[in-house]
Amino acid sequence: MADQHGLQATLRSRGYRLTPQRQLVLQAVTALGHGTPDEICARVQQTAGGVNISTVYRTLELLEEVGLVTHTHLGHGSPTYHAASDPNHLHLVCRDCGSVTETDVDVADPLVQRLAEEHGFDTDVAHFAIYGRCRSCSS
Amino acid sequence: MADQHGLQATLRSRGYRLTPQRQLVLQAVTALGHGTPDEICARVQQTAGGVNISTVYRTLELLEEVGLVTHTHLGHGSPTYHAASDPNHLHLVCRDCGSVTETDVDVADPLVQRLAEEHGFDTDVAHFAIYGRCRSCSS
DNA sequence: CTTACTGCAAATATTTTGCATTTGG
DNA sequence: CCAAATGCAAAATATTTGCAGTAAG
Repeated sequence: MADQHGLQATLRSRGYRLTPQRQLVLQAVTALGHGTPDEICARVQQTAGGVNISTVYRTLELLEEVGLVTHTHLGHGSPTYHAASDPNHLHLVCRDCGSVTETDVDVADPLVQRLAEEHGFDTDVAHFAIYGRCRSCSS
Repeated sequence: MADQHGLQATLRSRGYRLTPQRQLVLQAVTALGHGTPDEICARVQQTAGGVNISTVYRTLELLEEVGLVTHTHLGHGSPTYHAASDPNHLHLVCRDCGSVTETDVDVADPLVQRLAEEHGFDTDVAHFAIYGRCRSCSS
């Protein structure tokens, strides 16, 4: 968990300020595990006075820039944000039931390696979900 | 290329009708190789009278349902549509320069196989782009 | 104090929907 | 002729932006 002092140091070193809103958004992302901007905004409203949705967008962008959160596209609309402290994982999204399963990223190692060799491409494997049909929907 | 007769047969067998708009949209997708709904709409406008954007959305959905087009998420906003007759390929999207490189899908075979074994997950590998940093941006 | 940050409301952008009219078969 | 499809305009979403007031350091 990013303690308050670490957050402040990270922000200040780049000329940003520590604000209650930024603490709340980061706490919400961490607590949720993952969430869309809207879900994160709702979560903050439950546990605190609330933060404006514009500020949530701006804050997530900033927290991502300083490396404290990342985002993934699961397919439908909004991106999903994760705390960077979370272990990295892949998302398997089922085209039929919409379920999301998590997997360790290392299942993609062969792919990552081949893209590096053949294309000099440095893959961020978790940025996009993997799409298909899950076990229960296949049978 | 899906000739007019094949298109009509495909549509009619499901109770749909062959309309000029549907022909134009499919032609545009094929000619472009790939495009967002907006780009496809613009393309039709160049080569023909034009098709309403609502109709483009409805038509792409329908063409996908009958298996003539597919869509892929490259990251930013709108999905990208491809003719199903195109050889299946992966998209490598660079986080820095935004360039999109195409690769053969078989580079993902080991991943696909492992997901099948470990999760019973049947992967549609081309539905999402692969994100990272391309050769020129790494150096 | 100085300037970064926030809230709010308006502007964009994207996709969907209701409905009257047109048209394929 | 009749159900399906289209165009248009309005609605629903999602995200961004300008700006005046607030607050971090």
